[in-house]
Amino acid sequence: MSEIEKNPRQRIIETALRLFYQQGFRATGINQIIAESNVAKATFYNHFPSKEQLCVAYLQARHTIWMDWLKKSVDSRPTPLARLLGIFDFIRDWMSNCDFRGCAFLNIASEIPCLDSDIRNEVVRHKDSLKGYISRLLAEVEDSGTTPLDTDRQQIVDMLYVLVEGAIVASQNYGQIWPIDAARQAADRLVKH
Amino acid sequence: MSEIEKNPRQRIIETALRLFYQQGFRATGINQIIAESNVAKATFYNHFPSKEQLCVAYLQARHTIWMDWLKKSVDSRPTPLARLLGIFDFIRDWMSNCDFRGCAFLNIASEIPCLDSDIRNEVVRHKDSLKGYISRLLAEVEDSGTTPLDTDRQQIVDMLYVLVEGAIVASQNYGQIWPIDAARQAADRLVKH
DNA sequence: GCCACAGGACAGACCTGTCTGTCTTTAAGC
DNA sequence: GCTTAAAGACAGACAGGTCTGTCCTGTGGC
Repeated sequence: MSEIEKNPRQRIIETALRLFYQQGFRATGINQIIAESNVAKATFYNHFPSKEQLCVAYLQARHTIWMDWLKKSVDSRPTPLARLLGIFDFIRDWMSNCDFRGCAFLNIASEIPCLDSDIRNEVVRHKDSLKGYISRLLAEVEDSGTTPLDTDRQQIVDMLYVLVEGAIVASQNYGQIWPIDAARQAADRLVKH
Repeated sequence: MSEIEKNPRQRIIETALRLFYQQGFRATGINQIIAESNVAKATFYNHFPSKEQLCVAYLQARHTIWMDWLKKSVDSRPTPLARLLGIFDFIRDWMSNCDFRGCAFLNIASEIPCLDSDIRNEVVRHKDSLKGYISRLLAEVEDSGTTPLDTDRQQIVDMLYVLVEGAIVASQNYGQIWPIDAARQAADRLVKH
C-alpha cells in the first residue's frame, strides 16, 4: 500500500506535502514533484490544472494532518487547563522533529503577497479553524474552573492565538524552543489571572 | 539628491528595499532590480558579488530603517510603561501603511531554509537586537515602577518578544489589526501582574 | 589615458505548461 | 474465451519564457 500507492493523485499530494514544506512554493518545481512522485507530467496536469491549484490541495491536506496531530496531542492531557496549555506542549514536540520548518501555511503565505488568492484564503481558513479550536478549549476551562474569566472570552482567545503564532514563528527563526516555553508561560498567566 | 542619486550602490539598495519587501526574494529578479535602479548589470555585479549578498545588504539597511521607525515612535510616549506598550502602537501605525507586508526579515527567512546562511544569520541578528530593545524598555518600567516584577525579567522579555512576533505575523495574514490590539492587551497584563 | 558606468548581447540553466506517442489495465460484446 | 475499445498512466520532446551571472562595446567625466 505504501510501497506502490495506486493513486497518482495521492502520490503527488504526498510529495507536495514533503517538498512544499521543506523547500517552499517557488523553490519547488513541477519537474521535481513529478519525478519524486513517479508520475508523468501529463498525468500531473490531468489531476491539477496548475501548480497553484496543487498548492491549494497541499494546504488542505496539510490542514487535516496538522489538526489531527494537534488534537491527538491535546486529547491526551487530563484536565481542561492542561489541554489548553497542551497546544504549546504539542508545538514543542512538533518542533523537536528534525524537519520542522515553522508553519506550512505562513511560509506559503509569505511567498504570495496577493491577499485575495485561493492560496491566501486557504491560509486564513486554517487559522480561523485553529482559533476556533483554541476557543473551544478555553470554553472548557471556563466551564470547569472555579473563577470565571474577568475579561471577554474572545479577547483571551485572540491573545492565546497570537501567542501560538509567535511561538511557532520565533522558534522557527531561532531554531530553539525557548519561545514556546515563554508563550506557554504567558498563556498560563493570562488564563489564570 | 533624491532625483538622481549619485551612488549606484545606494540606488540598488533602495530598489531592493522596495522590491524584496513587496515581492519577496525569489520573486524579485536581478533584471527588475537593475532596471528600476537605472544601473547596468555589470555595475550591479561590481558592487555585489551575488543576489544573495545584495539580500544581506538589504536586510542590514532594513534593520537600521525599521529600528529607527520603532525608536522614534516609542520615544514619543511619556512614561516607561507607555513606551514599552508603544511597541504595539508603532506596529499598528506601521501596519496601517498600505504597503505593509509583515516582517521583512521573517518573510525572507521563510524563503531560505538553511539555518546557517548569511541571510538567516542577519535575521537572527535583527531579532536579537529587537529583543535587546524590549529588554531595555522593560528595565525602565521596572526601575520606575512601584511594584517590582515577581518573575525573572528575561522571562517577561521573552514573552513580550513572542507577542510582538505573533502580532506582526497574524496581522499580516489576516490584513487586520485585532492581533496587534490583543498582543498589546496581553503585554499590558503580563507586565502589570 | 583612465575608470566607472550604461546598455545590452549572451550562455546555460531552469521554469511552467502542452503535446505526441506508447504501454497497461479494464470492461463490454459476442 | 477472445476481440476490441476506452481510459488512464508513462516517457519525454518541445515551446516560450525567466533566471543568474559574464562579457563586450560605447561614452562621459576627470
